[in-house]
Amino acid sequence: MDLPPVLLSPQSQTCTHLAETCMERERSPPTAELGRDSFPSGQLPSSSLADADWFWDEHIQAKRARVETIVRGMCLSPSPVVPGSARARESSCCPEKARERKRKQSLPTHQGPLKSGPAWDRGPKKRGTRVKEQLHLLKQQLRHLQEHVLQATESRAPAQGPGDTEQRSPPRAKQRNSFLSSPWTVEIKPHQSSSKDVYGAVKPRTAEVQQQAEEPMLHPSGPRALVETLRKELNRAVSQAVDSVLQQVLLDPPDHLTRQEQSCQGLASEGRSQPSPPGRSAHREPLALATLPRRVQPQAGAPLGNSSLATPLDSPMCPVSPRAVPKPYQSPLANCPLTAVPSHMWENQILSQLLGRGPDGHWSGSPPQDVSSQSRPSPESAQQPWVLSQQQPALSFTSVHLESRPLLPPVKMEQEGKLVFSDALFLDTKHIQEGLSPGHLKKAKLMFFFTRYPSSNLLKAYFPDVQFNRCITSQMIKWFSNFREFYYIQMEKYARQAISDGVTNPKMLAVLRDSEIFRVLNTHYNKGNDFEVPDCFLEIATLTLQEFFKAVSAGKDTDPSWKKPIYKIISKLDSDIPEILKSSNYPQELFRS
DNA sequence: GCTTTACCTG
DNA sequence: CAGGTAAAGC
Repeated sequence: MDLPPVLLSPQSQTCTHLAETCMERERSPPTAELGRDSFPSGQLPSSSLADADWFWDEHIQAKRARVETIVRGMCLSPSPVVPGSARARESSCCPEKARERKRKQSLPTHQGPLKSGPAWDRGPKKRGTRVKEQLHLLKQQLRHLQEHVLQATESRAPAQGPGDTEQRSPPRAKQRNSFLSSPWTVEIKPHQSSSKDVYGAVKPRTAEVQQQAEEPMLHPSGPRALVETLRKELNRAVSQAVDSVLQQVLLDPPDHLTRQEQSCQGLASEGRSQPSPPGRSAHREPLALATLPRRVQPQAGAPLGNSSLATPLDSPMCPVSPRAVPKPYQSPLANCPLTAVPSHMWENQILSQLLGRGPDGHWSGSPPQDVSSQSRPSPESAQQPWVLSQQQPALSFTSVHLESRPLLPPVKMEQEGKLVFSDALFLDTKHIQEGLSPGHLKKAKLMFFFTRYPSSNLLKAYFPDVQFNRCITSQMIKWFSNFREFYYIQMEKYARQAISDGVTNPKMLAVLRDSEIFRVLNTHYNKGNDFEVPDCFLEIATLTLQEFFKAVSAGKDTDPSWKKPIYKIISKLDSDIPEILKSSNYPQELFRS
């Protein structure tokens, strides 16, 4: 029930397959493999050299050898890898010629519109991935409710007869606190669940639920019956709420997410927040994002109708940066000029949510041990112990939109002092650095989860403590270029691996948190696991992987610039970066923790 | 011409 | 990851 069977989870196939592939490739002479990929001479760049073909093949070999070297490094590591032996051998003999035939691919430079491209008020995204855990939490809440009801009823039973329904209120209200402003908490209330179910229209179970809700009334026979009634009612209510959550999350993620993000994202929008053209919406995103595998599967008993599954998903992605695609949803606060809000104030707001509201549901609400124990059964978190601490707060619906935010240092978490943190922000922003520190590099890597093609303006905005000059800007842009290089190499590698593994449908490919490719990417960009990789990055990576898969499958990799269309696609999918990353003291915070 | 990018190399 | 180069876009 955890992973859709259709999803390729490379880890399950991992190195055994990889090794096979590698072995085969090692055994087979490169030239044999080049048979398929080698360029028709007609496509070769014109050259007066008689040995042009030879040079070309050498070049292709060199490139292939490089990829293969990396592949081998993956599957054979940590054993010593033949470090580009072929490449070094081949390219050393004719570097000039080889290079001459390369630079055919140039990525779309998104300047101009991209430069102005404010891409803020979209924020971290939480989507269906943790619905399971939310479900667990709901059930847990239900259990508490039931316990409260049971206790209250039994204690009052001798004195009070059936029908004392008011006793439900206190425990329920108490429990609801942990959900805080969750829009779904309303539906926890049994009496509203059937009449106020805003999502009822799409829920096939509504009628059935209403019918069942009347049953208990026919058997009023004592406290036990009342308890049973309450229990059933609560069960149904929670089920309904869960249904609604699932429906909403799976069918219309951006909408409800946006609603949730409005509380803080709009505040932090600086100059980049430009109102998006109202006409555009996520639905118009030209990419076939709906083909992304659904990573959240309904539970066995969850009444998520097949009809909804068949319905094409709305874009499940993070809102794409407006610099490329206008945001589908406009936060009402997005137009608030940031200048009117001191930075420490909105930082404080965010932190208030991080330190107070989100975790509160966990720390001061229901017993912590219960919550944490609820999160453990999730195979996802079980496979990623480091994520656990971040997922606990995320169990609350309220903190859903904080999912992509970095884990705050435990020190700060324990303090619960929002002012302390914001004061620290103020102090650290005064330290303008001339050069780039390892912390900046680390931060840049984390930013890569959200933006693959940051403009220099964006970088300047997110590194307020850096004194930018031409050199620094170039260096930072170079970083991202290197990040992309690694990223695309991995994508190509795993796409080819999937092909060699016999995968035929690109939809079978997905980058999941338990995937080997995820591990590789996470290791590269998030070595210390200081950050929870945002879902939107996984979706981008999945899409990239699929695009590479499709291109290679179609044999487009014989085209010298076959990657260019992929780059173009990916370049349009930059997300907004959580404001917390803009904090100049973010890297320092990471290191302190 | 300057900037940004992909690609290669070490 | 940085240096270098060629190419492409503004």
